[in-house]
Amino acid sequence: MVSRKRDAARSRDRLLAAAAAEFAARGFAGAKVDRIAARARLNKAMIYYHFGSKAALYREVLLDVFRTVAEAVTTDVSAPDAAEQVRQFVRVIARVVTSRPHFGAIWLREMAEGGTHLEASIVEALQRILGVLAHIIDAGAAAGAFRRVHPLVVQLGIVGPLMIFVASTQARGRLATRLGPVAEPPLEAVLDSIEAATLGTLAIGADAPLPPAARSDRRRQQS
Amino acid sequence: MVSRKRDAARSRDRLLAAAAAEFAARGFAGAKVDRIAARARLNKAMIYYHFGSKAALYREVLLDVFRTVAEAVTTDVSAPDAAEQVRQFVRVIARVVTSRPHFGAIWLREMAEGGTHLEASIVEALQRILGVLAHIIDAGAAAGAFRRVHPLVVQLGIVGPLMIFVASTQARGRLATRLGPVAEPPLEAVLDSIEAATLGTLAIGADAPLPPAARSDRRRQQS
DNA sequence: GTCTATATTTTGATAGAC
DNA sequence: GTCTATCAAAATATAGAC
Repeated sequence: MVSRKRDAARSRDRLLAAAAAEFAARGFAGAKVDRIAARARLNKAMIYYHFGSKAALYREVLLDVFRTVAEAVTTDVSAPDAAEQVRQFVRVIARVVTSRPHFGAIWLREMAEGGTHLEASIVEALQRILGVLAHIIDAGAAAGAFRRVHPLVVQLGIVGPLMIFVASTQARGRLATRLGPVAEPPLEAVLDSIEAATLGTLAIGADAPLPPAARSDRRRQQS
Repeated sequence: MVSRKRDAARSRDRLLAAAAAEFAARGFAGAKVDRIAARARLNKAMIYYHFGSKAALYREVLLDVFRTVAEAVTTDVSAPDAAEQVRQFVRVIARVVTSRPHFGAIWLREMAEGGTHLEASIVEALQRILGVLAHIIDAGAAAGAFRRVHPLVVQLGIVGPLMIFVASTQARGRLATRLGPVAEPPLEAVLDSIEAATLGTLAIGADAPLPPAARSDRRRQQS
């Protein structure tokens, strides 16, 4: 009985993993239930047994993506310092996204999809992610370290580059020969850049568009 | 004769526009030739008459997207000052992307697609875009104003937030009620933030700031 | 829980009249 | 150049045996 149940759970999990890969690579419509089943070394009927429909399976995958990220940022961002919290926020999302290679593409695709598949629980996860960031900005502003920038704007600056970078890994690989001179930057460089950029946006005085020469100075003088 | 030809051209253009909308909203596999034809007030057979296949039509749309952006940045970025060139680069892409509402979603989707549809002419357009940015950074670095950051990293910081913002317009609209407190930031705020963030990344000294205690979370796997 | 058919629809693509 | 009619190949979903 137990081993039966475990096998069943394994099957369900394999289907979820296979589905994530398919949906990431081909999008909702491009993903085929037959292919998902084959990837999971199972039969198509099992998808309907476990999930009921292709759309329901997709929602399950989506929920996993956004809930995992939400979970991670709510538990793993805990530094005392505001700037350090921002760095943690970036790193935590990066960790999740690199350890689950399909998250990036799925995230991007769902944004482009117009939110068609976003049911309540998924929206709630998105809200939690944004809420954590809003809280960080708020606390930083209260402490006089940050400007009050719209959380969604900051979120875009973090998630945008990161998701495109991981989602386009395969595309860049395929183009590596043809794009020649444009060598592949390492993930670390991207993360450093996102951190610097985010903190740059949040830095006090960053909105007053000064002559460029003044800008580099100010960075040192301030604080 | 002339009016015939003009009508035909109009038909072709209508198909292209309709295709862009469909591909943006539903992705390559999700787009249906019947729907594209209907949107263009034409018949499905016209797609095959003008383009030969669904895939060929898609490539045409893709080429239009990337070529248009490449064209814009090569001609409209001309400021004498490096920082100002960066701002122009951002604004020019933003102008193109907001005036052609489907570009964002198509761009994101193609990145996620793994470059499957990226033929030579499209890669060339991408190269040109990246080339312009590389040149700006180069000149800025030579003038002592910028660090030499990897062009692709800078590009990600610009295009990532921007494309997700425009591509997710519909999704955000649909979620506006449920996301409640998170009001909609205007495009201007996003652009200002992208500018500030990009210049922040390029600013001299941006890589060696901040307490080393910061880098606690620094390991993490790569892929 | 898992599999093998099979039913049903959808869809990309073409032939051929006008 | 444009349309109608139609084909052939997928692809989602289900029935039913084990």
